[in-house]
Amino acid sequence: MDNDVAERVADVLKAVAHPARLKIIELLVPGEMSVGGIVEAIGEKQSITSQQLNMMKDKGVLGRRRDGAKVYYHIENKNVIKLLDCISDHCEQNSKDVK
Amino acid sequence: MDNDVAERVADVLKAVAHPARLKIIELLVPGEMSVGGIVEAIGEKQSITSQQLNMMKDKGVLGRRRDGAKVYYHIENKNVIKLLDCISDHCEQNSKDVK
DNA sequence: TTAGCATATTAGCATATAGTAATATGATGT
DNA sequence: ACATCATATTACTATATGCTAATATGCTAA
Repeated sequence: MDNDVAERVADVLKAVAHPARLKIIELLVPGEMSVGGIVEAIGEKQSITSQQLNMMKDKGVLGRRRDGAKVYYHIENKNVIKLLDCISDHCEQNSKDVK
Repeated sequence: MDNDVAERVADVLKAVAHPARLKIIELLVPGEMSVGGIVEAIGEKQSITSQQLNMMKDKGVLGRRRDGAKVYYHIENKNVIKLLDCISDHCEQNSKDVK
């Protein structure tokens, strides 16, 4: 793995490596969702959720679409879905021996 | 995904989300390696490499074994290997359209 | 026990990230 | 044009992270 690749990969991983952001991604796997819907679903403040959505959009993880007053976010980088699958497997395997 | 799980997963991802640490993990996929070997292979300073190895050990990603004066690190959480596979696929797919 | 190699730890600084509260922008309906 | 809802942005604080340089520890061989 050369330097450039390592940095890009690390960037995507950093974009995802946060509890609330993981939940957001999980929410969006089935399809797009409005900011309001996301805020309600994960129970975080509007402001911080918006910041995180924007951050993930900047890093290419999410995309968005405006429809009237609402803005809908979706997963743009489909690889994070695969990543989430790996992680879910991990959790199932390890759900017993959590420290 | 409940809160506890999200936090543990985010923790593992954060442990991995760094260029040098990704390279270290890649190095260790075939098997264990001494600190000196790792330092030489990734071309980082001894001190920082040691810090990162310890950090990943603390988070359960790596394990270590002392043999005489040398210390050998290996991948303890095998799921990061799967994770790395996902990421590699990602890179192959996207190697053309990097911004 | 001393020298020297291998690794770990510490203190300190610079920068990044997470979060809060307040405010701004943008769209809709009246 | 105005009120209101939906979302974004900003300024700010607190904490975490990444790194450096220096020093400490652990092991081995003489």
